[in-house]
Amino acid sequence: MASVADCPTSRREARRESRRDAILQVASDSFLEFGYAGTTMSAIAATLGGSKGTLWSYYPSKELLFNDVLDRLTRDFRARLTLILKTQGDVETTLRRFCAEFLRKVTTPESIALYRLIISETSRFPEVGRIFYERGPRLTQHQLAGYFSGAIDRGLVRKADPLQAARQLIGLCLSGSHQRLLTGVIDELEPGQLDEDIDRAMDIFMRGYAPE
Amino acid sequence: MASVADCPTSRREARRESRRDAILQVASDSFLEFGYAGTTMSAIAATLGGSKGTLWSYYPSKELLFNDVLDRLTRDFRARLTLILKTQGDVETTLRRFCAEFLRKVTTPESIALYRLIISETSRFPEVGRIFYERGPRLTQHQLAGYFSGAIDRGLVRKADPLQAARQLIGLCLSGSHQRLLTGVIDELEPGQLDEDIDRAMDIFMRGYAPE
DNA sequence: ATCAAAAAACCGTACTGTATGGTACGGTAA
DNA sequence: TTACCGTACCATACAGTACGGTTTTTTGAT
Repeated sequence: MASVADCPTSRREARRESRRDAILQVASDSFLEFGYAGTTMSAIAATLGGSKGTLWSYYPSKELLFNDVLDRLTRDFRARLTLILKTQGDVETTLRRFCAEFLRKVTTPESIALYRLIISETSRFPEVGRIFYERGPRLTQHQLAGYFSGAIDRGLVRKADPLQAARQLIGLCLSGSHQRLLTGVIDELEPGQLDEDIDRAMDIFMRGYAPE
Repeated sequence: MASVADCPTSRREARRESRRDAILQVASDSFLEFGYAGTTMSAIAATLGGSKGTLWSYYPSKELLFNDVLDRLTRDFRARLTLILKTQGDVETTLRRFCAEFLRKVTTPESIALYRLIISETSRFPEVGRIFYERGPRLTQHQLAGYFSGAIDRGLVRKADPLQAARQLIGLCLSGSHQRLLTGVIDELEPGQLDEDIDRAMDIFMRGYAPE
C-alpha cells in the first residue's frame, strides 16, 4: 500500500515530482547562501528557468517553501550524520574514528551554512531549531552514548552517564575549528587541522574517562 | 589631550552626543531582536521619537548605523567578559568560579541574541565575526590560559598547552545549555542548570589535567 | 547681563525609486 | 484538459530624500 502510494502513477506526476525536486534544490542553495530574507522568489524562478507563475503553482507562499527546504535539509543532514559506528579496535581507536567522521561532516561549507541558517531563523521560525537539534546534535549524541554505554559495561572506561560523556566529547571536538568557521574567523580548514582538533579532544577525553 | 577631545564643549554637542547614544540604544535593541534585514529605520525612528530626517542626519546609511551598533555591542560584551579572575582557593575552586561567571554571562538573553546576530550577519558583513571573536572568545581563552599557565608552573596541573586547555574547558562549558539556548531548543534556563553544566565540565577537566 | 538675529538642529509630512511577495492572463506545449 | 510560459501588474514595504515650518543654541551688539 505504502509503496503504491509512493509510486508516481503517470508521466505528469513524475514531471511534477522532478520539478518540485529542482525547486527545492535551487531554493536550498539560495536559502543557505542568502538566508530567508535575502532569498527572493524571483531569483529562484530565474535560476530555475520557466516562469514565476509555475513556481507559485508549486508553493503558495515563500514560507511554505522554506519549511519544505528546511525539512529536506535537516533530513539530509540526519542521513549524513547517521554514522555507521565501526567498532573494530579499542575504545580510543573507535572514538577517534567517530570524531573524525563527525567533524569532517559538520565542517563542510554546507553544514556550516545550514547551522548558520538555523541559528539565524530560530526567532522567526521557532520550531526550526528544535527540529534541527533532534535530527542533528541529539542523534549523534545518542549514537555515541550507545557505544559508550557498552564500553562502560565492559569496564573499558569508568562509569559515567553515557549521554553526558557523548555530549562532552562532541563539545570538545567542536571547540576548535568548527567555532572559528561558524563565526567567520576562518573561511576554510587548513590541512591537518581537524586531526589536531581530534587529538586534543581525545587526549583529555581518554584521560577523563580512564577506567578507575 | 584625549580628555579634552572627549569633553563636550557646548550644549549643542552634548545634545548630539546624547541623541546619538539614544539612537544606538534603540537600534541595538532592534538589531538584536529582528536582525539586520528585519530592522527598519522607520521603526527605529518611531521608537526613538522625533523625525526620520533627524535619524538620517546622524547616520547617512543603515549600514553605518549597524557598524556602530556592532562596535558598541562587542565592546560591551568584552567589558562584561573582562573577568576579574579571583585566584583565592585551589585550582578547582578557581576554575569553577571562572566557569560559573563565564557561563552566567554568555547565557543571558542579550548574549545569546548577540551571538545569533553575529552568526547571521557573518556572510553579509565578513569582519563582524572576526571582531566578535577577538573581543569575546579569544579574550576569555587568554585570560584562562594565563591562569592555567601559572598553575602548570606550580605543578598543580599536568603540563599542557595552556591556551588549548582553556579552549577545552570553555568548549565543555558551552556544550550543554548554551547550545540548546542558541538553537532555540530551550527558551530559558532551569534553576541549577548552569551548575550541572559546570559540574560536568569540571569533572572531566580536572581528571584530564590532574598532575602526573 | 540681556536681547535680538542668525545659524543649526529638529519636526512632521510627503515623496522617490526600487524591490518583492504574490496575482492575472492570453497563448503555447504536453 | 492541464500545465506551463512570458509578461504585465498590484499592493506593500523600505532605504533614503526633500521641504516648509518650528525650536534650540549660538553669536554679536548693547
